[in-house]
Amino acid sequence: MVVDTELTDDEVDRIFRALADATRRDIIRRTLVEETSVSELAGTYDMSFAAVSKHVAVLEGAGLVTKHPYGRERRVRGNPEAIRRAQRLLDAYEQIWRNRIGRLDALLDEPRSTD
Amino acid sequence: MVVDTELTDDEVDRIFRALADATRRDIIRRTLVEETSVSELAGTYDMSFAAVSKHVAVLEGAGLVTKHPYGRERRVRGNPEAIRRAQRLLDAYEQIWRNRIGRLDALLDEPRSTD
DNA sequence: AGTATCTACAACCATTTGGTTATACGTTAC
DNA sequence: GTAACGTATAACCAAATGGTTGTAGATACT
Repeated sequence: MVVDTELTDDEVDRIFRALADATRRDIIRRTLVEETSVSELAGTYDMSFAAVSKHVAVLEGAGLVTKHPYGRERRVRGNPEAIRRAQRLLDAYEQIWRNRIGRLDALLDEPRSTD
Repeated sequence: MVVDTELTDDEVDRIFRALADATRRDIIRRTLVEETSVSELAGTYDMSFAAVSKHVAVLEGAGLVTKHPYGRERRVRGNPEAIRRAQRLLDAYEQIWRNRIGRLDALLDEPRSTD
């Protein structure tokens, strides 16, 4: 079952942009390991709670994390499916490269396993 | 031979940031297929040559493309190695997730192949 | 009820980004 | 030599980003 994640340019923009910040990448790491409240996250970074809250919002907007109310907390959970989606995006470039190699081989009339 | 691409936060920032723009992603695609001069690239986007030149500079700064002088042209070439480096970055998150699963299994005292 | 905690959000600010036009320089063509 | 082409870069501008403080709403604690 190929889900065919047809992502818009805007969605892809958001995913990579969200990944382009060390604090946000750290939040992803931590929340992939275990669900963590926003204030718990904020406690370990050298910036205001509001700043961390914004980072979480950026990650949420990109689908890289989800938030789950738990009492007065909002627990943040890393979304491995979104990570895989990003991986597939990069795989596409890798594939373009491999296809190119295949085409060059064809030009050189030098048959080779194309997998 | 594991090269152990020890990337700094800044370098990782630049890579994902460079990927967070549709025009730049298109330039990567095109230059992975074949080396292309900056003006040739610029000809197909609805923006000035200078804007495209800047996009190429951003990609170059992230290591995603390289430029090669050829007469008065600068030919842009996609760098598949940098793409793979980005893939490895995402793989690391995937791995964190998989490790988590392993740990949960351990908690549940439900042994399973840990690869 | 009253207080402390967790969160969201607005307003603000400095810096960066993504675009523009204009200028300058090296290379090719005539 | 001069004109045309390919490129880089500076100066400029609007919008987005990443931070701040302050305010206010829910929820939990006593």
